[in-house]
Amino acid sequence: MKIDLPRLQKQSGIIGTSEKIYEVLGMIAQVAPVDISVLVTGESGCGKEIIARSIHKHSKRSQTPMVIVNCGAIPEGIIESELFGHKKGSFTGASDDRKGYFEQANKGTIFLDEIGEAPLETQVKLLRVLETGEYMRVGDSKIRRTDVRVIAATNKNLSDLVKKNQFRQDLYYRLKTVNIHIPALRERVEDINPFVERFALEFTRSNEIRYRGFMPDAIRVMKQYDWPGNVRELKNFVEKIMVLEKGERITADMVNRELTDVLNEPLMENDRLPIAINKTSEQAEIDIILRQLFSLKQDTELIRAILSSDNEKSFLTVNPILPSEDLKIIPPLADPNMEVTEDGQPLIRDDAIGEILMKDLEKEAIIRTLRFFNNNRRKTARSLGVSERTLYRKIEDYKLEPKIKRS
Amino acid sequence: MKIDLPRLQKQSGIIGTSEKIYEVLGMIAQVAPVDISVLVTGESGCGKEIIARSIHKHSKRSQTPMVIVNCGAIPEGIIESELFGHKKGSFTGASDDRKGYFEQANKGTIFLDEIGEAPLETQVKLLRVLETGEYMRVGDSKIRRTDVRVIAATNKNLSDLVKKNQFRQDLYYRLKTVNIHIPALRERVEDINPFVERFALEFTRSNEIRYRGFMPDAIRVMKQYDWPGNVRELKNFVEKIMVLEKGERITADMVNRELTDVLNEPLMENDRLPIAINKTSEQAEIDIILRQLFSLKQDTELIRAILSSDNEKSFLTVNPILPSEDLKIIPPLADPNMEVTEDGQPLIRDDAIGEILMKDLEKEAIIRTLRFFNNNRRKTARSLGVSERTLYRKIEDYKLEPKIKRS
DNA sequence: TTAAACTCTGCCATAATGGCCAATTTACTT
DNA sequence: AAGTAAATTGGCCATTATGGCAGAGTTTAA
Repeated sequence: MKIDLPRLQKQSGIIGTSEKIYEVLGMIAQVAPVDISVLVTGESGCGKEIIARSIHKHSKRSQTPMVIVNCGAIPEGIIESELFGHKKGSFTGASDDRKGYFEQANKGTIFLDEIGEAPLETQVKLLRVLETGEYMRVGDSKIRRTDVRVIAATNKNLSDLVKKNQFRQDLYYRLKTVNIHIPALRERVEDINPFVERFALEFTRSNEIRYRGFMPDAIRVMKQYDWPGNVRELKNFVEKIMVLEKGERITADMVNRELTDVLNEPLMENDRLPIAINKTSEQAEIDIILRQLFSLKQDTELIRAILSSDNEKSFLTVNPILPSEDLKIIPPLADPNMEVTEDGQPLIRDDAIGEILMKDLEKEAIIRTLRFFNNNRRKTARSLGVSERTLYRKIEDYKLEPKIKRS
Repeated sequence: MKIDLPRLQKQSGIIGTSEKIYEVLGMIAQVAPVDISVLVTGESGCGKEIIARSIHKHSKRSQTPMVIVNCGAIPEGIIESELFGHKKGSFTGASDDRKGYFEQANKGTIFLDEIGEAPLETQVKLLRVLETGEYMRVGDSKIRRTDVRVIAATNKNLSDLVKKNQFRQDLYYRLKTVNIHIPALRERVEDINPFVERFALEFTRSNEIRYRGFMPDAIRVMKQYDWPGNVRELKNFVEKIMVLEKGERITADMVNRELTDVLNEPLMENDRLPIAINKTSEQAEIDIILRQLFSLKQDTELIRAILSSDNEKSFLTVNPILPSEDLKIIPPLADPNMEVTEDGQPLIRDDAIGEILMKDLEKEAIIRTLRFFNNNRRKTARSLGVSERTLYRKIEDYKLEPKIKRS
């Protein structure tokens, strides 16, 4: 299978014209079709996930799920349960065990981001599933198999971690069978031009901001900056400067001013750390615990309400377990109808706006939701909020049947 | 029972023609049919598990379970629970205690990989079960019995550990009643040929990779390499070089280049060092809490399911323990047949599928297309393929006016 | 300044939706 | 293998939504 690099670049959303990024694209083209583990390295903010998605997309597994796991965000105590699932306890009547991510990704791809954060005990198990596809759910001794392609990523130097006994050498060798290293932005400054154009254009499309371009000397200044946060930092910077300079043409002075502000801010140590919160790992875990306790309390109170009353089904007044400012509760939004466009994450691709008919959206939503539900018409109708009867009609009217592959 | 060595080799998947590997095969043939403990030693990546499986397969217990336990992967706090089971606590409704691996392996074989990692307290209990078959579940005083053959493995020098008081001498002597030592790959370089052929062939079978063989001088270079990761490392190397060299005939230059990359990373002794798993008591407590939380979560889900099947009430929300942004499951890609845009990209964000109403899509499409056209209703209607009249109505019906900022 | 484009809403004929139902098939459990 | 729940499918009818049209008024751009 021969992959056309410009097409791959376009489909992946990987921006850049530098030699280094072309090397990365070449590597992707080479390894994507082959079932082999890939280790993606590069500084924070370089786009490791984009690379992983691109590999999956051009792999033989592109029609199967991809599961993305951030190992650095999962507390040690439950990471193995999450990855491998666990055996249901001895609760009477328990009919289902819990599937882990490796099971959910069967036949597909699993992306293990921040793999350097995985606990050592977990690394042993990862090695095994990598080599043989075998794993066991926590608390179970039955050997299960999964057929998963593993792409791992880290912004750390794993061989350093190996030296410090923080990462297993055997797993390291296994993961780095193929290594794709993403160059830092400062190593490919010529890519700043297309990035800036892209970010600016996207920003204007979704906001009331005019874009009149950057002066060439402004771009030059930006090319001399270090960009420790890489592409992510550049994106934030472009958006910020567009807002602050109110749609004017961006000059070198403006850029200097804003970058000076950046440089005058003390670089926080945690900018370089994989944990992007100002809390210890334990504190973060405690937060999770409290949040979940709160959620459980809600559930149990609702269950009690069901059991104790027949007709009053309004939601109960919830008493927080702990009044704590560290416990972030997202309050219900005032108008659920506005939720979709208010949470900051659009549903529709930016560059589709102004190009597509409502009909097209509708068709795609139907097809893909049907696939999502394994062609279950009832579930699809419910999910989309249309009547089942209508769904049947639309499938017929739009002649969608051939596009919905039966599972 | 006389065992035919070539047959045993074929059935076991043990590769090699060297004298040393024939010795290992001979040992297996000798001890497999006898109910006696075996200690398998050898460097990491040598294939200790394959040996253990082979022993089980040719033993009298081959028709009974084999339980594989990696002692290095189980946290100290729960290893005894895992191995010996525990008496179920005060959980209401729990009808069964928890079986450990020794109980599950009754009448069969238990493979204790990385036995050198077992805590000293656990070693005492292992010794007892090895000698008498007796054990007790954690929290219970009832003596139970199991009839299990134990095969243990380690990549460590256990006698060194004994000297350092990190391994019990009595257990050591018990385990090494019979010792099968697997030679490192560098001690049997003549086996590299069949390994390479085998790995290459397997790899071509499952991937679109041509295999044109290795040049003899390439094999010679490989035979001079140390292979600290042993067979496992060789396998990875073969696969990698086949991918990177694109199905060409592999030359010594190619091999040198790839091995140079490996050699430039300092060889570490960490395979030989104890893996430090130091947890604070607080961390252990958090682990326990998280596990119990997990269990509670499952219980409430079950209760909810029971109630739902009775009452069709689905207003409970089940929150994953982890923030959802740490786990992404990407549905399979959209059908390439659906060429909505010129590059075949779906219009709707993947993770929106199955989550949103058609209404939501509609609303967002209207809002964002209106913005795109600077609030021009006529152009928006035309673009979306709906009548202008309808657009006005939808803006009113959905109360979208405040969301459409006038320019 | 002026013509074209756009905004906005009432009205009416037609199209689409949702609810309901029943026969049939499929999926799941024991 | 049997039983049962869930899902599929499409007819029918009342209700709701859409599109076309028109006209009065406003805004835009040349």
